[in-house]
Amino acid sequence: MTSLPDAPSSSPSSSVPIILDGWEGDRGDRGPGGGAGAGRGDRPGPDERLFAGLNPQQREAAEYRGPALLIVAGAGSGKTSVLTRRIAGLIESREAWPSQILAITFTNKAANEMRERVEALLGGRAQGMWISTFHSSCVRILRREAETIGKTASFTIYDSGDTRALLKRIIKELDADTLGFTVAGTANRISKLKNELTDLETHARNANLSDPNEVMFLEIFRQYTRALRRANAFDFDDLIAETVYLFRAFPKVAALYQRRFRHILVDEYQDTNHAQYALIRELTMPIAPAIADELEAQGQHVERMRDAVGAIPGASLTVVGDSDQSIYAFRGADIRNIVEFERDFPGAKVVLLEQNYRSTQNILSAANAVIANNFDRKDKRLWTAVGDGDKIVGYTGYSGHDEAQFVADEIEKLHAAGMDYKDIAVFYRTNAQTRALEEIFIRSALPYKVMGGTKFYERAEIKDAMAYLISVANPDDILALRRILNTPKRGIGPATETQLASYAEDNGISFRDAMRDAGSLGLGPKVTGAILQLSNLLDEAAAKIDPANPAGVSSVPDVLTFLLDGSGLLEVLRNSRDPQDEARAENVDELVAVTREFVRNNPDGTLVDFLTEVSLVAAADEIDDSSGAVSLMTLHTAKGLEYDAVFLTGVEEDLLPHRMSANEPGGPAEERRLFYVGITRAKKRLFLSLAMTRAQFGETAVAMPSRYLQEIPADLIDWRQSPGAANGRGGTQSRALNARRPGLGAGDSGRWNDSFRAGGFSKPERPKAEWPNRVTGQVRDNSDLELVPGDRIRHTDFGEGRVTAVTGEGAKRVAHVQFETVGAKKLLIKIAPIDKL
DNA sequence: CCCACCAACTTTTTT
DNA sequence: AGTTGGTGGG
Repeated sequence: MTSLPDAPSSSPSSSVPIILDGWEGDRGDRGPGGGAGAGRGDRPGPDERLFAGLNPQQREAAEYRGPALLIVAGAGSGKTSVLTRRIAGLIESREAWPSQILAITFTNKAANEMRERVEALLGGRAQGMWISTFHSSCVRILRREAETIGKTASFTIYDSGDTRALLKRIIKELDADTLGFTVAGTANRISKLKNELTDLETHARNANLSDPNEVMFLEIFRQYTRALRRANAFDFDDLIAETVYLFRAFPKVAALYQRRFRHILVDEYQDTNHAQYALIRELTMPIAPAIADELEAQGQHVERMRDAVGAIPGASLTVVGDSDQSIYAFRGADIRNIVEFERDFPGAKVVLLEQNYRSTQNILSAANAVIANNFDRKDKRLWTAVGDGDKIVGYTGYSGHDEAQFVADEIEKLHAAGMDYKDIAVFYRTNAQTRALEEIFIRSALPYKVMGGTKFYERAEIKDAMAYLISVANPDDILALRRILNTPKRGIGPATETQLASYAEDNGISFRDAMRDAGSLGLGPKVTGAILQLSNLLDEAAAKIDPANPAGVSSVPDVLTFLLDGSGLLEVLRNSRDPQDEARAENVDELVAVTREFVRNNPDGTLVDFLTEVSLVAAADEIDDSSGAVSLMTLHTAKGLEYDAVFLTGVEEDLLPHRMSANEPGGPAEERRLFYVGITRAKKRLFLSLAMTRAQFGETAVAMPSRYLQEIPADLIDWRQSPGAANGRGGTQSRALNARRPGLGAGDSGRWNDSFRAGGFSKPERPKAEWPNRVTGQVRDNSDLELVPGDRIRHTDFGEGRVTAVTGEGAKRVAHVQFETVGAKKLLIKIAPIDKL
């Protein structure tokens, strides 16, 4: 830890930097150099301290100066080190002020990490630097410039759930479902259009109006757009697209940012979509002499930046990416952005980083072999100097639960051998796969944390509480108002809601004003009173955060508590007899704690800042490195992370590659990249597992080994139980890797089967009859079971064993048991299927 | 307007 | 399997 007397080291680097700051730290043209055009000559000599430890390619990437630089960074090649040193070098050498740097990362977590590392390199001098995600950066710009495009700075950000809710209303109102419109499909289509920067009018012009389907879609799109505008809201895709439109429509506004950001760095460039690409293009555009004149007339310091003809040259652009890790095509990511970078930015310098500092050679060889099957790629081979390491371990379970048990057992072995839980991760393709894993992990008393999935902020009770806050911050947000109108129940049903809406429509007032005027609607006294009470509550809360309030502005937790008390939301949950409501009340309490934490990290943070932060949290942001738990996540969430040991589960056909990807062009290749990303997260140990049968929709379906398994040289995998060996249950299907599968000729597949058999596998350790799907459906409560070391017990799956120790308290009491047949296990006493003998 | 019961659908990945 | 949405009686 560096400690400088002048550095406010208490800076909340762990929180997302979203405060609407001024242009502090920006010293305009008195700044060092002009950015891109600055020559090397007037720069102090290279700082050996900064670049120590970099290999020649890394160093070149960190030190190169020019208008455009593409760093092709293979997995684990130290690109974050390069980026942070590049930024630190620019500042250290006084080529740029911190405020002239814009660094875009994929997640907030990556942004925070980068900020911390830059600060560590510079001893804290990173104030004014923008290091954030595309979405966070755009929100900052849009809030600043909201009035220019007819919004207010307190606009709401609609997440995909909000978008779906809104579309559902519209589709229902238009009876569009009879034409085959689904919420998901429509949302997807609109999202695609926005990512392609096709706005409503453009799309309407090109639409085929003789197709009733097209006409209906246009109508939905139109109503959706209008609803967003009226609600003073943007959806996720708008954040990027609207910023681009803003820059294109208002060159003077664009010039402010073009002038400010002289060095733009973009991480994970292979996953940018067209809108993000366009945004980068706008930001790196030179400023025309006439606009520069205007900036100067406004008192902006620009004269030292201008070139011979009076223009301000475009910012310098650095992008980092690896087309082999492009896994977001489904979201509009366009691999061409990185493949055609040299064409888009003529004169661009390209640096390749191929040395891997993360994984063992065995892991890298497997990764290289897999990705080599994607044909239209630049060949690139990762290598490492650390040696072969352990073999990859493979396992084929009889069921998803058996597979999960294998994972749990191996994790315990690793832990016993000294590996921290937090250095272990379990990956899967779909969130649904967490169920079996969680059931087994809970039973095994294995500490774990699920990243993403059903997120905290997606829970109904949290969305309810948030809707109260949103209604206060943005009274135009009808979606939020509708949500809280009858939550908790206060007798305001759909009929009343419709009356309020049409009253607002008829009188040309907002829904919120209609609520204030509920007395003139001629509703029953009880309903009228309920509406007015809610309306007053919101008004009082709004007064509490009004900057003009002489009593001062209340903090976010105070406003939230006020709303929770006034609405009775929390009280209703507490008094409910539904046992799940207890947990919901705890979640709401947790939200209050979150707001407290927010205020601690952002003393000047406003309610809008808080809402922004919440809207933009990603699955990967939740990862807390200090927690001593195993991390469970999807392969997508895993991107950019690394772990000592990685378990890649469900390596089966229809799961990886996923069934849904089969029809999509480039689907199988993208799924292969996903597999590649998963493999390359592992530093020391890699485990690949699959199951013979997998439960889905309550039915148990037969699963086949993934085609990608064949692509790994057989001698790299040590199969504890190979797909070829673990057949027999039911006997109708061959488990072997050459089992009939579309798209694979029978000719070459026997070889694979043989190699798996030759690869050696031990006999199944346990009698299979004990296994199939016995885990679910057993509700037990052993809270009263008293166990002491020495007791003998019987477990429904593991047989008999002796208790060696008991740890933990209350509901979390854990028995350490030495079983006769399966060895040592840890069991959560409360729910383990055990009996004392 | 509220609640209880039954039918249908879910699961691809996410800022 | 579990949740969500629709329907019908109170």
